[in-house]
Amino acid sequence: MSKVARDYVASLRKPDDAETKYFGITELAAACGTTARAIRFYEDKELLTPRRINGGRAYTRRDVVRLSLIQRGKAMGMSLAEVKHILDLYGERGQGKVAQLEYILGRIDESIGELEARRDHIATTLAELKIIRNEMLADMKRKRRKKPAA
Amino acid sequence: MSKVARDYVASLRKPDDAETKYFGITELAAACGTTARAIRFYEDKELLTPRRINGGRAYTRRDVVRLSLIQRGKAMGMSLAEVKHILDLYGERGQGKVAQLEYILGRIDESIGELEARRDHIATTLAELKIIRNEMLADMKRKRRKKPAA
DNA sequence: CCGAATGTTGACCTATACGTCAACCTGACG
DNA sequence: CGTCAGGTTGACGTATAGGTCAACATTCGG
Repeated sequence: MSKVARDYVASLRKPDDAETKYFGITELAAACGTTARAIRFYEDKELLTPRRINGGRAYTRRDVVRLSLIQRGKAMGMSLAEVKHILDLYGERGQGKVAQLEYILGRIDESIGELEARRDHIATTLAELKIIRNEMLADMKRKRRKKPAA
Repeated sequence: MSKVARDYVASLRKPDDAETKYFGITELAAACGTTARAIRFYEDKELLTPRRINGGRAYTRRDVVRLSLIQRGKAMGMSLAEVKHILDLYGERGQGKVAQLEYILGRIDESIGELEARRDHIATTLAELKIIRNEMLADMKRKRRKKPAA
């Protein structure tokens, strides 16, 4: 498992205590290379749910990794709704009854299926582009042989 | 190379002749499982440029595969602008001077890089989800052993 | 106590990717 | 000749993913 996801899953097991360091929205934005506006937007869509201290949002390391997972999802071409799905899958595990676990398992299998389809599409297109690339390289060699100083 | 892309690249070599069968926007939409509105929208964004017959749009097999490529791009999480990029790469090859070929080659390499990054993100997330899946299956087995009739 | 920093909500603006609807044209059929 | 399927453009509406700006609260340093 990647560091970010491992950290996140681990952080779910230990609740926040007095030792927990909280930080503001600007710091979180800087840490993850995004903007405060985007972070508030994600909260609006329930992808992040920080505590409130004096009316201000208070984030922890948990939120850093969660936000990183959001960004990875976006890099995969997922919508925020899809990312929320995946995050819920990370979060809900471990504490359910068997029926709940079976439901979540079904959703995980769905997500896996969709991601595999997406991955296969990408693999196909990548292979095609690489073939085109090689054909072009061959063309260029041929042309350069024909008129080397043109 | 996939059938759809192979067909498209092949179709680029032979121009439309009198034998070419044209068909309307509704047929194209049905053939590709999309809507006429979407197809007109793609034309607006210059992803499709059908001939006009009596004011109406006339499509060929070339457009069918091109539209299929558009849909595959979307399934990969690409924007229409990105898809247009890829389609241009399919289309522009073979007829350029060396300098043009080098430019196009650069763009192909960019696209390949982006797609590889996206593929790697997906691979990582897939691996994580599969681990979670297996942990959950193990949990469920354990719970069922503890209270089999609950 | 004042101001700068940091934060808040709310409202409005933007681009993308279409759906929906209106009003119109146009060729084929009876 | 009417009309009906099939097509056209244009205008407006919708959801997503934010950016931008205004107006206001809070807290810290001097």
